[in-house]
Amino acid sequence: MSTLPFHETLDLSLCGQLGRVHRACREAVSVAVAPLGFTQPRWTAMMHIHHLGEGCTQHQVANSLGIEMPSLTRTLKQLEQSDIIVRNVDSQDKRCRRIYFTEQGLADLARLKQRISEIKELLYHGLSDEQLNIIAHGLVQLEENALKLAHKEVSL
Amino acid sequence: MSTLPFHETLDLSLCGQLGRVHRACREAVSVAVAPLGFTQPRWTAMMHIHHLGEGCTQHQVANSLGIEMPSLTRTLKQLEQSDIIVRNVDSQDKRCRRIYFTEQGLADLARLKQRISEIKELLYHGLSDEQLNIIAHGLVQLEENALKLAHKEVSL
DNA sequence: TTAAAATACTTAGCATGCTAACTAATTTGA
DNA sequence: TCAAATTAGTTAGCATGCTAAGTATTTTAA
Repeated sequence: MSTLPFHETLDLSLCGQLGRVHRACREAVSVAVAPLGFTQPRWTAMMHIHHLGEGCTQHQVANSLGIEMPSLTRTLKQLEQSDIIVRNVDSQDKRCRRIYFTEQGLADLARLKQRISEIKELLYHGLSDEQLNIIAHGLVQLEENALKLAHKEVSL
Repeated sequence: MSTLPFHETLDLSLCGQLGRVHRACREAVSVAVAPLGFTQPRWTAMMHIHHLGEGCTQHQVANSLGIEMPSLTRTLKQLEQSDIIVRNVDSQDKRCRRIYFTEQGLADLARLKQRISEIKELLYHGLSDEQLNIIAHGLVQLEENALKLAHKEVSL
């Protein structure tokens, strides 16, 4: 990495910098959970399904992840093929598919949560809670500004 | 956006959050420079070539951008086809191709720089220099941690 | 009440990152 | 000095985001 530190290239490459950090973090977690057979889109989907609670709809998961439906469809299909989740058509509203973990999926989820809590320590090493908080809020602000600029209004 | 703010989902979705902000920023800048006909990989490449100075090699640009050569090759080919740059084989070392802007490219670059300085204001609106600095350093730290975790050593 | 709009999801295909494996040119070192 | 290693760049093809456009179902409203 001969790249300049962020603050010196802020003008030049904010987009690229964010992309780099994103790819690095994704790669780090992917390596950590690879023994369990999960890629980043899969494990994040699993965590968000867990967070929303079983029986959530695909739409809810996409919203929670902040990605579009077609991106999610692909990932959920893979999770279903791997026997991690099932997607049952809702009997009330036949447009919706409600998501549940399989027995296998629940076991994998437990191991996943364990693994993630371990690497979180390492990923945030050297960053204080206060720093993390400032970064958190800063990124939210940045995202809002960007969405406004792109003429995509922010509800909320 | 019904997604939760960053600090509430830190445990869950750091990777996804960074990806979201990255995509939002990219989209914002892309919209802003679209009238000039540039996509994010193209305009960032142009800015880094400018920063490194004409006559730089592709390798240098890839390093500066923090992306791999094949990703850059595609983008530079597009810029060459659009008559923005030329890539001349170095007479000393025939493996290298040295990059120069065309007359057209220099004109586009000038307009690009103008446009970017305008939207930078809007993108960073509401963020103090100190906040930006903390974010900058935090992201560098995060990237280092992540690269270490992924067993890719940081040569700095 | 039923035609139009909205909603949940899918499919197809693009954009831009990546790795693996290749060519060609240069450098190294036995 | 010349075979092996390194370096710059390319090509092919994967991963994961996206939009556009389609289907099926539900809701709305004239």
